[in-house]
Amino acid sequence: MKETTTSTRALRSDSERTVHTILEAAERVLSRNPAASMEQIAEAAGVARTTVHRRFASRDALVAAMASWATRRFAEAVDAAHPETTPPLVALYQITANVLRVKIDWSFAMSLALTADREAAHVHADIEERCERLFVKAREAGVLRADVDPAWARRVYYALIHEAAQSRDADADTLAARLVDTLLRGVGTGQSLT
Amino acid sequence: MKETTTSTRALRSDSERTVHTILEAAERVLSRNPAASMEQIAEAAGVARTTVHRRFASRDALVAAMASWATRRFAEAVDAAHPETTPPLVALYQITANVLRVKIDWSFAMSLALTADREAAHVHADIEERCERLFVKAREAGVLRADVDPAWARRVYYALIHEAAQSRDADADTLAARLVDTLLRGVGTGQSLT
DNA sequence: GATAGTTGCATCAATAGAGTCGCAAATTGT
DNA sequence: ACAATTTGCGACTCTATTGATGCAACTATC
Repeated sequence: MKETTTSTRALRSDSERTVHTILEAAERVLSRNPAASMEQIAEAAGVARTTVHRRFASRDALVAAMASWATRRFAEAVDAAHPETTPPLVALYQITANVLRVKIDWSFAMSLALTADREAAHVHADIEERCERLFVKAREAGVLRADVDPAWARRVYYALIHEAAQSRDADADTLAARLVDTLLRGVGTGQSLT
Repeated sequence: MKETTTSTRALRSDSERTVHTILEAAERVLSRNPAASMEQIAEAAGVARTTVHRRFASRDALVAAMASWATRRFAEAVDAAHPETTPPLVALYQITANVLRVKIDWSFAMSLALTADREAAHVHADIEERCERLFVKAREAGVLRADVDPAWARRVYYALIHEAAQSRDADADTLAARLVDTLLRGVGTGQSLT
């Protein structure tokens, strides 16, 4: 399966570049209109529709490839923060910044997690679990309030990630700092309803 | 245009009931799969596909009707809280609870705001503006932190509304209480990164 | 029971999109 | 310059979906 000559390697590298161009175009088009046609995706990628069909056997295959690609980047983003060994607050910040970097460019593809195949679903479940462990650690370290439902806290965190990824009014680090600050302290002055 | 006999009134009332049944079914089906066919919607509504086409000239017309319906309910939910005259914190809680009640049942239809017609877009812009005024009032009253970007605060609020509407693990009032508490105080113990 | 309105069903045409194929032209490495 | 590969283009089939229509059956009201 591996290339044996430099020629083959160069050509394969070109192919992969085309594939990546199509994936990026698909992300751009489908994030605006999930029902867009292959024609529109091909046009955005600057290639003919037939070329897209040559690279991806079907529409589903293309979408699956997007999910797979985004999932890989997602897992890398979490791994890079070493959430198991880093202090919880630092890990939270690092993960946030890294994930935002991915999600800003692959928003649609990342929303495919639920629809994705067994492979990708497993990776997502794994990440979910690591996030859960991180939140438990943070709670035990006194970073998170003990009177807040952990599941809700994580949901809030995901919602803020999603929101921050939409508002591209700053770089990932700035967004992450603001996000974590909001997550932990809220936007109020400390008064409570209850 | 108005009915003149009791007979006509009764029949029209039946028609409107059918229309409403279809709208509800469309919400249920399209929230799971935005690309669902008219056939699937009709089946979910328990009517023939032709009946749906009799009530709504086209697919777009059906979707527009959903957007219009949800927009009306949305506006009512905000109005009922009297955000202009009620103290900010109370208004915030009331609006949250009312909007959640609508959004839990009309999640898909409410996401159509951006795609909707001029009419609906105007109503949404109006609500947006009233929300902005409410947040300004809340800030001036010392409820909201002055060092937080107001636009970001509102975005966070919308994100939490969206998230809370997805998690149907409690009634609207409970969700609203938790949401506002999280919005104002966050999920942390008060430590800051900076 | 007569009537007006609504619905279900079968069927039709029109359309858009997915997927396939062959061939000429362009690209790229050697 | 040559060979391998990829691409664009045009044409094609096939299928799903939309939207329209005529007719018989049903329902509620009078």
